[in-house]
Amino acid sequence: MDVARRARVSLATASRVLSGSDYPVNDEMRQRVEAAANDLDYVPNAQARALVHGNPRTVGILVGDVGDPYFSEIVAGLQELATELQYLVMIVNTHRSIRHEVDAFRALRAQRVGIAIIAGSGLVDPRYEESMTVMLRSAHLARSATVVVGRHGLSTDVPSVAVDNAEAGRSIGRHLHGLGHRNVGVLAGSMDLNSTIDRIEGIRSVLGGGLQVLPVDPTRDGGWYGTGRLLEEHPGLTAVVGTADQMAIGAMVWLREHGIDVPGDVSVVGCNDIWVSRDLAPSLTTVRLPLREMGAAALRLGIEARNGVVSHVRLPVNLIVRASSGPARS
Amino acid sequence: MDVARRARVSLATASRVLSGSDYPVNDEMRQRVEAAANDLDYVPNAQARALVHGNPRTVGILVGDVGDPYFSEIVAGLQELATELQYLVMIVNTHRSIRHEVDAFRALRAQRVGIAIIAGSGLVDPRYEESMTVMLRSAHLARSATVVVGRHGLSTDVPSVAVDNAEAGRSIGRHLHGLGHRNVGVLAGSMDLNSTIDRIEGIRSVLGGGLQVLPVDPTRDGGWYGTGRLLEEHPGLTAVVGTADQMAIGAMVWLREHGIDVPGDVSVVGCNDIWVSRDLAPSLTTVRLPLREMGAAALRLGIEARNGVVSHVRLPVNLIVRASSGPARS
DNA sequence: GTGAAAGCGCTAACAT
DNA sequence: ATGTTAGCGCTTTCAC
Repeated sequence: MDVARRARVSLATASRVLSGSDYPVNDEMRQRVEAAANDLDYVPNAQARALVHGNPRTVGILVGDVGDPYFSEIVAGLQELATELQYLVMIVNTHRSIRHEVDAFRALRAQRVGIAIIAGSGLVDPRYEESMTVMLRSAHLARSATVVVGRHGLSTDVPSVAVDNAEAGRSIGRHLHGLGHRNVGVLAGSMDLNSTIDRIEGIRSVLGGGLQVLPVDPTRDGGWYGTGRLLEEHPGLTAVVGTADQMAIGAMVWLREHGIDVPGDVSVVGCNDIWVSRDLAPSLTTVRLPLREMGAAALRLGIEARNGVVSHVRLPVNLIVRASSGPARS
Repeated sequence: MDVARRARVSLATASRVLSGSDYPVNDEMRQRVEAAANDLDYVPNAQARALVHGNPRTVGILVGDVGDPYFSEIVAGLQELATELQYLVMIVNTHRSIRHEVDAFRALRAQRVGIAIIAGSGLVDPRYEESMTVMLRSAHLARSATVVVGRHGLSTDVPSVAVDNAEAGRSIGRHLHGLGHRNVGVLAGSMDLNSTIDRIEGIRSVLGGGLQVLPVDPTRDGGWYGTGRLLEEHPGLTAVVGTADQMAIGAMVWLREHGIDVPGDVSVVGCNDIWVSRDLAPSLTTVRLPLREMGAAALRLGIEARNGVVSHVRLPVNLIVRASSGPARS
C-alpha cells in the first residue's frame, strides 16, 4: 500500500484511518494519511476487503430481463432502498431460461453477495426445481441470504415476497363475468411460469368453460400476433386478457389496427399495472401489483434473514378498472 | 480449501482443475476433485480470484435511474451482449445527483470493474465536471477502462458512444416548422443535462423565436403538469415537445383530459422512442435513438479500450413521424 | 498509539 | 504430473 509509504506510517495505521475503524489514531498521522490518500486518489479495493470480512452490503438480483417493465420496476424499488441503506446492487439477467437461471445464481454466489434475490418467476419443471433447491440449500449453508419474489416459495425456510396471482386472476374473472363476458381469450406469456399458471387458474375458476388460452411470447409483439390468431379462430370472443400488460397493449393495438372498437366490440384487460397502462387510449384495465414495493420488501427480508429471521410477505393485488373494459356486446 | 482435502490432493491440483486451467492433470485425480466439488456444491470465490488477476470480465454501469425506460433500454442492450460475452454486469443508480454520481463511480472503482460505463448524461456544472475529470484520470491510471455514453466526452481520450442530440433537436424543429408551427412549447427535463441543452438548442436553431421552454421533472407527471402551465401561460402554442418521451406522454394525457385534440389543436413530439411510443393513441412522433445498441456499443468500446484502443462511436438519430403531429391550426 | 505479522481464498511461479 | 510457497490488498490480532 503506497498510501502508507507516502504518509510514512505503517500499513496498519493507514488501514485504520482509511477503513474508518474507530481505533484511536494520532491526529497528526491521521491527517498525513488522509492527505496521501487524497493525493493518490486512493480507492480501496472492495474485493480485498470482502475477502477478509464478507460482503454484507451487496445484494444481487436475478431477473428475467431488465428491459421488461415488470422487472425494471421491481429493480427500481430495490435500488431506491439499496441506495438509502448503502447497498451495492448487482443485476444478473437470466433471459428466462433454466440454464441461465442456475448459472446466474452461481455467479451471484461466486460474488459472495450478502443477499441474493430471485425475481424471475419460477419455472414449473422438475429438473429446474431440483437444481434450484440444491442451490438454495448450499447458499443457505454459505450464510448467504436468499429471497424469492413473485413466485411460490420453493421451501418455507426461504424468505419470500409473494403476490396472490390466483386472486389477480379471479378479480379479472369476476370483473369480466360481471360485465357479461362469457367467451374470453387469454394471451398467456410463458406458460411454464408459476405466476402465469396461477393467474390463468384464477380466471378459469370464475369464468369456467369459455376460456381460450393461447401461449404467446410475453411481449407486446407476442400479444399483437396472439390477438390475431385468437380472434381468427374464435370470432365470438368478447374480451381478451393478457397475463401481463405488455401483451394486453399488443392486443389493444391489433384491435385498433383492425377497426375493432375497445371496449365496444372487445374488452381488453392486462395484469401488473406498468406505469404507462393508465396513459393509453383507452386506458387499460389491469391488476395492480406493488412492483416497487416488492423490490424493497425483498431487500428488507434479506436483511432480516441475515439476522436469522425468516419471514414471508404477501402483498395485495388490486383490480384497477379503467376504460378498456366494458359490457360484453350482445 | 476443503475440496482439496476431501479429494485428498493438494490445493494446487484442485485449483488447476477447478479454475479450468489447461494444465495437465491426471484423470483420476481430476475426477476425484470434481466429485468432491460437486458434493460440497463448491462455488469459487470470485473476489479472491479477482484479487490475483483482476476482474477483466465485469462491467459496471452508472445510470440515472434504472426505472427510466431510457436507461433500462440501454442497460438491456448492454446485458444482452454481456451475457453473450460472459461478463457480469453491475448497475449503480445515481438518482441523477452530482454527489451520487461521483460516489457511485467510486463504488464501481472499488469493485475494480474491468470496464465502467457512465450512462447518466453529464451535468453542466463546473464542480461536477472537475471531480469527474479527476475520477476519470485516476481510473485511467488504475487501468480501468471507462466509457461514457450519450453525452459529451469529457475528454477525447475517454471512449464515447455519442448521439447527436443537437441534430435530434433540429429534426424536430424542421418537422414542426414544415407543418407550419411557429409557437411551440418545450417541456425540458433536467435543464442541467448536456443532452437536454443540446436538444433544445437544436430545436431553437430551426424554430428561432417562438419557443417557450419550461423546465420540468423528467417524468410523465412532470410533462403532465408542465403542459398545463405552458398552455395556461401561452394559449397560442400549437405544438408541445418533450425532451424525452415520458414527458410527451404526460403532455398527450393532459391534452386529452382537457378535451384538446392531438394533433388537430396541438401537436406533440417526443424524443428517444421508448418502446411504447408507437402504441399510444395517437402514436407519438419522436426521434429514435438506438438505445439498446448504445448499451452494446459501450461494452464493445470498453473491451477495445482495455486493449489500448480508444475509439468513439456516433450513432444516428432518426425522426419517426407518427400520428401525434400534424399541421398547425390556423 | 503504533507496527509487525498472520490470514481471508485463490492462482502462479517454482521446485520436485 | 503433483505439491510447496509466495503473494494479490486489505484487516486485525498481538506484541511493543
